[in-house]
Amino acid sequence: MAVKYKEIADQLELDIRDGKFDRTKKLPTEDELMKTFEVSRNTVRKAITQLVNRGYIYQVQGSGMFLRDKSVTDYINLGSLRGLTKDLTSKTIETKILNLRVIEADEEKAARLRCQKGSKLYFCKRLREVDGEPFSIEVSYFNKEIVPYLNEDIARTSIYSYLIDDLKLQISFADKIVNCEKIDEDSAKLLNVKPGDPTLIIENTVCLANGTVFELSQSIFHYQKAKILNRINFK
Amino acid sequence: MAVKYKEIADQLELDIRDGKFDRTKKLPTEDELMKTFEVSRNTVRKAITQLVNRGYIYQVQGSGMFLRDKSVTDYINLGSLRGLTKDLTSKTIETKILNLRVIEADEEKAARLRCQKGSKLYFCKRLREVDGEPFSIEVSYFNKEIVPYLNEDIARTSIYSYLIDDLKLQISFADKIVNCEKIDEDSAKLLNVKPGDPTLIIENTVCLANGTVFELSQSIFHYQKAKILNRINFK
DNA sequence: AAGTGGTCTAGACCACCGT
DNA sequence: CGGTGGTCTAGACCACTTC
Repeated sequence: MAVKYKEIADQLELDIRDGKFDRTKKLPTEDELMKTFEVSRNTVRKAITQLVNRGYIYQVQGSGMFLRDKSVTDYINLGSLRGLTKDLTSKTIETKILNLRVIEADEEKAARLRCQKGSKLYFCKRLREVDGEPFSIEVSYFNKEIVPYLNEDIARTSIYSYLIDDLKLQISFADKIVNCEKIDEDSAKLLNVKPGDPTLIIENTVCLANGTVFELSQSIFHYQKAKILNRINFK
Repeated sequence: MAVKYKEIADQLELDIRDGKFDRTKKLPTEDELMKTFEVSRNTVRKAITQLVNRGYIYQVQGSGMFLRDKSVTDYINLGSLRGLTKDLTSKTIETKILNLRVIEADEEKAARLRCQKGSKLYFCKRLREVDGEPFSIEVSYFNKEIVPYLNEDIARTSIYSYLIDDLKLQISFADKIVNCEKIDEDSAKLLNVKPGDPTLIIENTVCLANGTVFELSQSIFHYQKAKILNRINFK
């Protein structure tokens, strides 16, 4: 990491998740944190801002920094990219690869991925099962220029861990579009619902730190099993 | 406003929306902004952070600050509290009050609003129409301790403008839960869809700067007309 | 009045991008 | 290499809460 404010934020996140501040529902003051971590006030405040943005705490001028109510687990977190494995911690998750191959970008994909028509893309279709029952179908397209290699092993465990930890990609921002439709026949079969039942859909366009689009994805969720949580801050 | 970094952020937001940087898709450098606004670098950077969080720009170290692709209009913005009127700018929006009265909190509402059972609440049920067609049903509960007065006029135009501009409430953070269900018969009639059709649902718990919960709401959307957009950043 | 967070400044040095 | 953003420090003053 090597960046102080992130290290401090990560440490405090662990402490919060450990319940270290549950008794008081309050964090140490900025002054105390400055002493504990031996950094300047600005650095403490930058760390704190991370925790606010991650949805853990809120600040009250003149009073202190307080824990937000714990979010119920088992919600899909729209504000993170950590994936199902990290969101649904109390569940067992299995992934089945339905399809994984290299394709060429058609006009529509090329436009959305901002690459040339005919560029090589990884196409990956997966079925995610939670506690042994079908939960979602995820279809992803990766620009092969940026993700030069992918295999079933990686796709079965965690593509994102591979991208971040192994390929060292710096994921920076994303557009997520959520809506809801009647499910088609094929997807219904896979998710074990009736054709025409509702389905929750998230479309995702993900960019690297330099602004390049590197992934498009569409996730189709079982409407009775999936709930999305989004924690937001204004200021 | 009286706060420099917010004023700068607001000014730059206007400039961006005006297309002032469309030619280059790039913002002035931090140095230039420091000179333009006559503030320190930290203040410029704080303003910039606002624009990043609002989803307008991304920063590339060593290179500059760039515009993100314009988000399609007519999406519901999950990351703002500005309400339909501000999200669907190209549409005409009408609001019909289905019900507005003071009720007493039952056990469940009291728990969720963190108030006493029996506390007075404003209950408000509205039908929102976009371009003359039913779009959503919004049911809200406001703690009357915090929102002491509400009438049909206010509920028909914008409750949030009233809360922020008139009551000077400082809204600080919110939990939003999104899911999708089969619509019930009553709602189906109002939204002009068939019972059992899909419907997109957002449940919202909104808190003030001091941490108090002051609103619960549930919005039920027409599944073919509503799309939610969420722009997120990692760093 | 004391405690605590919010804003702002000035300056230093580092890391990355492009030429 | 120069230009540009990223991190960090030290210190001042303000605004709000709590007692």
